[in-house]
Amino acid sequence: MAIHMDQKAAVQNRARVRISDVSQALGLTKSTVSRALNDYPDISENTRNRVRRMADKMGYQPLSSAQSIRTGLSKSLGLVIQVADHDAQRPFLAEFLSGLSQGASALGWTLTIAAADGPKATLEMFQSMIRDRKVDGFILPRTQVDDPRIDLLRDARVPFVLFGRSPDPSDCAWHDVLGEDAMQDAVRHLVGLGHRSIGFINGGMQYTYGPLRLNGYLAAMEAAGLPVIPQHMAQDAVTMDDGAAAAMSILSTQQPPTAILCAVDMSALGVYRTAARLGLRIGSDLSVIAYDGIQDGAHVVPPLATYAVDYTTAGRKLSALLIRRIKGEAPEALRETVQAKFLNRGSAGSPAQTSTQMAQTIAQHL
Amino acid sequence: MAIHMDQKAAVQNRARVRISDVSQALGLTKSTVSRALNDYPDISENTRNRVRRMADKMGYQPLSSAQSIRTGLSKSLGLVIQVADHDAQRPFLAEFLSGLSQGASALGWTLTIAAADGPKATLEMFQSMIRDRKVDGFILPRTQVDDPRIDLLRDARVPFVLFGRSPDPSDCAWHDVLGEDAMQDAVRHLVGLGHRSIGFINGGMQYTYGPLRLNGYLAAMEAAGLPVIPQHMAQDAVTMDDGAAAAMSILSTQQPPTAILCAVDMSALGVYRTAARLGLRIGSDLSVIAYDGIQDGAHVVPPLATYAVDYTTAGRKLSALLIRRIKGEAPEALRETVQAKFLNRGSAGSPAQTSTQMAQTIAQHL
DNA sequence: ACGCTTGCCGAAACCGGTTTCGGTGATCAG
DNA sequence: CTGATCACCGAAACCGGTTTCGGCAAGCGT
Repeated sequence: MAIHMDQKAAVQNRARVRISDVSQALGLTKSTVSRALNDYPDISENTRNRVRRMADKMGYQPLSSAQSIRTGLSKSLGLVIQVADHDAQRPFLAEFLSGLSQGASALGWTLTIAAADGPKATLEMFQSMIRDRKVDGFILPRTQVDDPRIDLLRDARVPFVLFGRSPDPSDCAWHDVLGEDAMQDAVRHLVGLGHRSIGFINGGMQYTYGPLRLNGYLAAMEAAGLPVIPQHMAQDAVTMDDGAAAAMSILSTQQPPTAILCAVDMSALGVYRTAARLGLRIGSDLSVIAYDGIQDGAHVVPPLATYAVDYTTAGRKLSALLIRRIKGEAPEALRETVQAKFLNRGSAGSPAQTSTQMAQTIAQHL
Repeated sequence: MAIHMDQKAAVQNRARVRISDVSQALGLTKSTVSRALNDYPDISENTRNRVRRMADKMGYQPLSSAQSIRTGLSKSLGLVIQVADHDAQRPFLAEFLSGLSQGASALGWTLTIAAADGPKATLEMFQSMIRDRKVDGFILPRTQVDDPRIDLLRDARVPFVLFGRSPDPSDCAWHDVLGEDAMQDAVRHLVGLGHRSIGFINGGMQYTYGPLRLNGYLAAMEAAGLPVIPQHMAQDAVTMDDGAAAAMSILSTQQPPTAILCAVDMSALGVYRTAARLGLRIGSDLSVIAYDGIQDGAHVVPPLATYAVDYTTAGRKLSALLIRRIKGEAPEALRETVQAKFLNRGSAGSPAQTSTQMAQTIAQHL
């Protein structure tokens, strides 16, 4: 134990420079140094600069736990991931985390993550992290239309930022990708290729992206003068199995669509499976465009045309926004949206068969 | 700003109970309470129990940042993920994180994660996290044969725990899955199915699991009296593309093997692709067994037989081990290994063709 | 009966910062 | 020349814990 302490001390001495070291080196008191570094108005311009220079010359970095005890801020961002959601978020979790971490550490903050195995556990996790002052704010991925996390954080008055948008935007800052624009663009693209019948497999309707992407699809269909056929639509498909089932249902109608638009890449991969089973060649017999840009999409045959989201920069932006939010900026000033990037790949082509021909092919394989 | 502070205060008052609250309620001083809770020997059994009961009756939880400043411990575990490695670790990152988080928060600790975009950045990240006392120890995933992270942490005298084992075990605690046993078992299984020629696609040889799994394969081949054919082996295949290329090389030999054992699931998925291109049906013409147990393996056709690793419990164990290590237990006492679980699925069957017949089939498709 | 441990707890210093309060010297109006 | 104001900084309290030090009372041997 004694040895252990000595080792610790050795490491500390080698590395850390305290605020008192800086103040002594300048012949000032530590209170002056502290106020200088925190931009208090009663410190002269001159002194402030001297302190700044000396501080980073000596490599001074305030110990966040020491600051925390007085200020109540831990300089740490929180992320709670729901284990049950893994199927849907697994493909881009790594990029997202990486972006969040980059954005945080670039400004000297850290990222604290926790897992919870359901909505209730998630809320309890929020409570305890707030109570124990583990973090100063939260990133909320997968925003829901009616999101209990938002309610909780709102009346606990804890800063947060959404990856997604919210129907009730009060107190909400966010960074989001305009999925509805992508859906519109996809429909236009398919129409340009000659498709006149386009199905739509949506993702989870409890998430805010669900209704948005649906609206994008509907708007574009109307703008193109194409009829919206309920039998050609499905929703809540977020896994491969979901997508396969939805495709089966859509393609076994009397007049199957020549193209299917998917709100989520994973479900599109399910469409591939069903297409193979029904004897349809993706990209000619049946065109597919999806959304997300997961890695697997580049490896299937033919490669999946998709609207790619840059989850790394999304994470980076979210961290930056949250930090500004914590520092007191108004949420209204902290809302930004970006466009997904279309990756035009082999799964979207001109229709090779008429709908009637397709129906025959499909019937043979059932 | 004033409003902001008031809000903060309100939240704090509602929630937190300080050590002084506990001591007052008992008519003791806070120093006595502190020592009672930390098992100091100079506190009577009686008092200790009274304090304990009152503390958790009042829901007292010490503020870790306040403890940290005196003790130097932050009650936080660190994980640095390398962005470049994502391809290989993406499939189970979510489970792993979830396990780590569970193990940590079960004991009142938190998990701090950071991303780095290369080995050098990783080491720098370690340095800064140590210097700023962000964490008390690290979890090291993907242990390498010659791992610079171990060297750094070893002589910084910072506790760490490996997901994997190390050739130089001094100071090393670990939790690992016995991949070499899985490889042996797989070979035996294939032999039992009638295979006499079994190829092997290994993963990264710079990781400790690489040589281990290779040895497992070699040992089982020797035990079965089967010749080891260099042309039937490949290594450093961790992605689907790697696996596809390796399979192409192995299957285009004059006497291709009737089964291929893969050290990594992802590469096995690549084998599927190559098999399709060469006109081979997986599970009959060519059998495949792999290792990891990723989700995708259950969805391909036929489902991939694999040795599944439970990354969630691995994470949970690692957190628990690391905490014990931080508390001073000897590393030698903190080493545990478990077996992977065989999922016997359709990709492993009896050989339907002889090697010579296969070679003809393959030649036709080239 | 007297000192001497021993067990147990309170008082106070401490960790590394932040924040409040008060005091000094210079400046300026009268 | 004097008194008030202002810019600027030092002194000290504070945050919520931990750790050291010292003292008191009970128990012990002689």
